[in-house]
Amino acid sequence: MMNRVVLVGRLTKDPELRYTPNGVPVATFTLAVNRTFSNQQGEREADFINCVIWRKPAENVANFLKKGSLAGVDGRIQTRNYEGQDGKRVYVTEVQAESVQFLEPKSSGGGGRSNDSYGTPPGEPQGGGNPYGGGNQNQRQNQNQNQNKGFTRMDEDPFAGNGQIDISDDDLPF
Amino acid sequence: MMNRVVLVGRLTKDPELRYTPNGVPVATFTLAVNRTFSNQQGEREADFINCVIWRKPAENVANFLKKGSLAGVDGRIQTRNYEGQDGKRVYVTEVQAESVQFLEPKSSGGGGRSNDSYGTPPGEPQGGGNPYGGGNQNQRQNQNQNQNKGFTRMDEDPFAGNGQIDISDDDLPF
Amino acid sequence: MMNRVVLVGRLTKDPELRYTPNGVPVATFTLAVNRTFSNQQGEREADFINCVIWRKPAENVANFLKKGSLAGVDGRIQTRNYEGQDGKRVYVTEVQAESVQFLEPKSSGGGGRSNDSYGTPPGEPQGGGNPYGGGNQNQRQNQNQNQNKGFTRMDEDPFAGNGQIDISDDDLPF
Amino acid sequence: MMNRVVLVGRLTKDPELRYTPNGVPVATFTLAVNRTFSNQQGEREADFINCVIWRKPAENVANFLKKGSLAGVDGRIQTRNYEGQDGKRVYVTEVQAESVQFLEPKSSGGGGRSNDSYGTPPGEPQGGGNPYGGGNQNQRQNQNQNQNKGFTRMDEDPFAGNGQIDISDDDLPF
DNA sequence: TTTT
DNA sequence: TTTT
Repeated sequence: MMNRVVLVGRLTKDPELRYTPNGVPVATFTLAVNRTFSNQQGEREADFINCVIWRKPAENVANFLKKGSLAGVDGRIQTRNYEGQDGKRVYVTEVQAESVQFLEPKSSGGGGRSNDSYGTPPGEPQGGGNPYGGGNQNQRQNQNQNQNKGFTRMDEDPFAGNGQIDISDDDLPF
Repeated sequence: MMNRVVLVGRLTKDPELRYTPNGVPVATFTLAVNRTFSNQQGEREADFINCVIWRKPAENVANFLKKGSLAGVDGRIQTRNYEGQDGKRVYVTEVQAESVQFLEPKSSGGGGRSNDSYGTPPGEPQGGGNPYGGGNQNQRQNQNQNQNKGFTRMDEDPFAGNGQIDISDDDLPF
Repeated sequence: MMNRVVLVGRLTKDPELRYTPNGVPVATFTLAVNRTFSNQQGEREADFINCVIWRKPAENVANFLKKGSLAGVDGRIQTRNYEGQDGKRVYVTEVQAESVQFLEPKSSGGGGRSNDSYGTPPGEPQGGGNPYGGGNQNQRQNQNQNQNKGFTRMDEDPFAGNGQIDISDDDLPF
Repeated sequence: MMNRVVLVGRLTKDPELRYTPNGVPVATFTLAVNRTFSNQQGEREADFINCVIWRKPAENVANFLKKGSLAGVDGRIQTRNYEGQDGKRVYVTEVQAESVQFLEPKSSGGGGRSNDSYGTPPGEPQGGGNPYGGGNQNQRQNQNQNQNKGFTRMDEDPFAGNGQIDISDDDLPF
């Protein structure tokens, strides 16, 4: 069993940083990867690939990447599913990043000098979890949590508007 | 822009072989890739990754792989979306295989001796397309098409039960 | 900066297991990966790729793989160089495996049930080092070390007959 | 059998462009890929990985990349060996690039607008060959060839100073 | 025999 | 200096 993904593309918007109730950082972002070929209409399309990264590197991603940034991702494909608002099962495929590489030339005026960001330790499972929770969780607690951490909680799922609302303990990558 | 995926896993069921109205073969299958780490309940989960392959290798896949077969995939992540039956946009992420490797020891009694299957020529776009069509196509024509080709048309989307029904000209990988 | 390699192939001979003076296990093996295309003479050649794995997974490799075994490797390319016996610099390119996957169907009579082998933890550098040492080290000490560990020390470099003899403290992957 | 490499790094010098006697372009370059971890001395080392690309993309590489350029490579590891000047067999491991991605921000004043470079078509073997020839070929013919093509022939192997001098018909990637 |  |  092998599962390896390498991507280079640009962020479609600023990364979202959240924290699990236990305070573990998790960042999500979508990478637009332009295809290397054109479709029948002669247009060069792109793939929009949802990515997740945990822990310290999640904070680095939030600090150093923004909409339009060129970034590389080394990780694994993970799938999960949850029950949508309409009771239908929703299937999600996303990339769990083990490392994120900042490929943007360091902004001349900026402070950033770290140049890449490593994810969950291998050996230790770097695995998955749902950074948005099952859609049915009590969000009160996290809301506080989030406020304590000084970042704004999202009410929209950054990925695909699928109505998921929160992250939970089960999202811990182990 | 880079986009590369390598997977090794087992087919969750027999591959589905279809043909576009123009007679281009396309096979779809789902690979179960066991994770290398356990979750908090100590269970080793799997990821279920939808894969698509076009042309001659699609027929090889249909001929040589079946439910449970161990296979390797080298390809790209592609995303697409379509309007679901309920009018909601459905987002799909799947792997466009450029090659599929048969890792099962050759069945002693079998005929197969080819050992791997190459996808769309690089250089030529190996690109995407929706092997199930946009969900709104007229399926009469393909049904005939399919009968001509001597294989049974599916009425269920093999991937995620998303109500898509058919493949169309637009699915051609170029 | 990104560096990712995924291989599936067969061991050209039994893996070599050694230990650093500090007792860290390191296994080396060569993977024969058949090419998917034929040369101008119509022959299908192979690439012979030297691989290194450290620590516990090194012992798993030594226990579960042998000449001819089908295995998958996920890792990084590393390069190093040393002074050959003739005073010329020798350049070496090899794959540092982070995980090795055993793809051989479990031998019916055998004992093996573990099915893959994980390398150095990411986050922690899984990095390089020379599993054979610089060619100039005192080998007395290691010989004892090795005897303590109950395996036979090699006097030949399994890779490229390059006259390197031993592994040293500097080989520790961190 | 699978063999996939993805690299992002910087060119250690300008790429070398040559032509086979049949006029097929081949470019070689070395990518410095900084490691993501530090060694025991606390230094962050790099791997220096030799890459080869054929045909039209070889010319793109020669036109758009230079020493220090950030580039991505998607390809395969290939190995070959030849008899060195001292009669000893020399083993070479290099990456046959199928595509090279130019990750440098487009130089404001420059002409380049193509943004990546695709190698030999898959399906067709994109395979190997020795971009420097076997070391024993008659170089007269190529010299003319090269002059016809309007580029300067190298007398030094850019990779490893291994005394190889020329490229031949056998290098054609099919 | 190395890149920023 | 190679595997099935």
